[in-house]
Amino acid sequence: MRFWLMKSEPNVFSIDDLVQCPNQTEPWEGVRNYQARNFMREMECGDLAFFYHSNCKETGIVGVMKIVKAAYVDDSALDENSPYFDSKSSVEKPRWCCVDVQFVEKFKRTITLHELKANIELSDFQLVQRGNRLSILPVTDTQWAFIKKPDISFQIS
DNA sequence: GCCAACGTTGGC
DNA sequence: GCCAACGTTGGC
Repeated sequence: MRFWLMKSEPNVFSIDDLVQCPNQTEPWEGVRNYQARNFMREMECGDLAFFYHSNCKETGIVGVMKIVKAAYVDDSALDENSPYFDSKSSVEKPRWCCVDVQFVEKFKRTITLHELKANIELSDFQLVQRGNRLSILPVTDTQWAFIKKPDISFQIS
């Protein structure tokens, strides 16, 4: 099993929105970046992912979700009325994919980007590296375990 | 809203 | 295949 981090702007789709979904499950649509897409293709059922809120007041990790369906065609790329429509994609040659994610837990508080950056243990974490814009990225076992430690809040330097 | 950093596009 | 122009991301 592998670990991931997936970003979403909470004003578009937040962890609370995921909780409201039927079965607390939702297709992770709209990824339009090849690197991020390729990571989605590597995902397997049962993989876990941090839910990250980006582009908002308190950016950071807000909870955990589970991959419950491996990569399949993202139909929103083929839907002219979708904000994620991509004219370069087609039924014959679909360019984009999505996975289904299911809510697992919401943290009592946000683990902020600031404190993730403050921990030397996470200096290799892609998220905290300069200029990183990837909306989906892998998390190592070590990084996952570290972030999930209940006392991370006391490790701010 | 600004802007640095990065990705994509398209002319050549 | 290069690279300038443009678009997007996302922290601040």
